[in-house]
Amino acid sequence: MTQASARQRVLVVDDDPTVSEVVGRYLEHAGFAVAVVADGRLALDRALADPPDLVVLDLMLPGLDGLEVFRRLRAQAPVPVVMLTALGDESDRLVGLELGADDYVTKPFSPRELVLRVQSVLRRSSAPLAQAQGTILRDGDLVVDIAAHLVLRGGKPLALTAREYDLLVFLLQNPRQAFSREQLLKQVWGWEYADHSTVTVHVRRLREKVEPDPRDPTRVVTVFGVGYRYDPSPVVSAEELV
Amino acid sequence: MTQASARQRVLVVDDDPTVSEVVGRYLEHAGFAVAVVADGRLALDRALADPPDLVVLDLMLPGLDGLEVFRRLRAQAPVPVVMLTALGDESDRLVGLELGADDYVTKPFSPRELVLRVQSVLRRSSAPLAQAQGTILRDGDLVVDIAAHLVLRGGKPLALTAREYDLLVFLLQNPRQAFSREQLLKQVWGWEYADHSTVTVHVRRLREKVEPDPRDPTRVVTVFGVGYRYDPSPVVSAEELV
DNA sequence: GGAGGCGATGACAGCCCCGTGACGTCCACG
DNA sequence: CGTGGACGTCACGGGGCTGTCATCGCCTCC
Repeated sequence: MTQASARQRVLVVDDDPTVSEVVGRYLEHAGFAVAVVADGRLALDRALADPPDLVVLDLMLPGLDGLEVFRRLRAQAPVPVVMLTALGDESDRLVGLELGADDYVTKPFSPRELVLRVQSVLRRSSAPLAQAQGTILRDGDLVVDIAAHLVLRGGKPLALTAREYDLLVFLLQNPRQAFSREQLLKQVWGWEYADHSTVTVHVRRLREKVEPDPRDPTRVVTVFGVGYRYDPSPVVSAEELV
Repeated sequence: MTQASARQRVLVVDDDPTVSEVVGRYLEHAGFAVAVVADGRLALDRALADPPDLVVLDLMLPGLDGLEVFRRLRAQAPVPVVMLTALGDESDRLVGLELGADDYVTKPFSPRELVLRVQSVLRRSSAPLAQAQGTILRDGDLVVDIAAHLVLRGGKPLALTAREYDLLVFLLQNPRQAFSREQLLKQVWGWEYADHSTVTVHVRRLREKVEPDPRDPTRVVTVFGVGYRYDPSPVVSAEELV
């Protein structure tokens, strides 16, 4: 467990050799690189010298108390921890949860289940990015998260109304295309016939929130005599801007 | 699969030999006793003659329709069923879940994932005691222990009602996603059509218990004209707060 | 350069949507 | 049989959203 490798590394902290041996075997069989230590002091040293991807920590430990080990582990690094607790000991469990344990297994437990939980926690904690499953639209400093129904500009959330949001999304999804007001009314509003000025006004309000300079729009551009078009920011190097 | 044994027995129903062979191998490797049949008629006969602990059922079957097989299986005995469905075919999946399938996997799927689901379903249905372990959801000072059906905030247990709990768990499991009231009614309440205000009111009550300042919600955020969204506390460094 | 037309702007009224308080019912428990 | 909590529903009120219009400015074409 000294070198970075494709395999994820798990540190098992338990003073009972029977437990740690079985657990270690199962984890290795599941493809993990496993290290085992028998008390809290060693666990801290080991974790500091060679940080694992996850720690399986028995709360009942000789010497240093398990919760204390847990606290210090977390003080060193935000490593995911799966706790092993006695069935009855609810207080420890609560304290552990509060301190930030990622999961727990009560004794007696099936090694297979422990492996499942370890995998599950690693999956959860290693892929917070994959959570952003929804489609993301992007243009310059503009970011639209469809699933979240959220618009960011320069990292800050933008307060768009429902209509403004719909309009922006439609335009972003169809960049570099000019649309007449009729088309926009039909596509965004779902209306067949209506007052064109509705579109005009909403475009204005959208510009005020989306354009660097609303009076000289670079994103939502008017095509005189026709309608509007979304122009994505050109990908330019700095000198081209001069 | 004729005698009761320590190993749990799984019946795989799929007409594609490639699929059933791979699935069978993985399940056996995971310690299950596996039987494979290729069509629905045989599946029913087999299940009746020698009831398995769980059935893996492909919904796309020659001869008897998969859903029909499912219905008759359940008519015979309350055996847990994990469905295999085509990715696009949401209608079948919904019907299956509606009828009481315990889990589903969409094609293409990884055999390992299927094994995990099979194990998970069996654990759920066969070992209510082992449920004393739990997946933990977390956001800031909020901690939800699914197995314990327990919610902590700042270390103190929170008195949520059943609906409030369901709502919170659903939102926590789907953070950063905006849901309409219809969607929430369907997902959390299991209703098809109902009064939207039901959602509104429950959101309010949940906020009163979960939000630091219920009148300025930061967790359960309303998306005007759309619905609600759960925003996890941002993980920020100090300087970003300025 | 001037006239006509189109788009931008500011303002406003109606309305929709959300939050809130309150009430009736159902169910569990004493 | 009475009590209390949970749940769904409703009426009310306020604030924001939305569509419309009049006016002004600017683009286009002659």
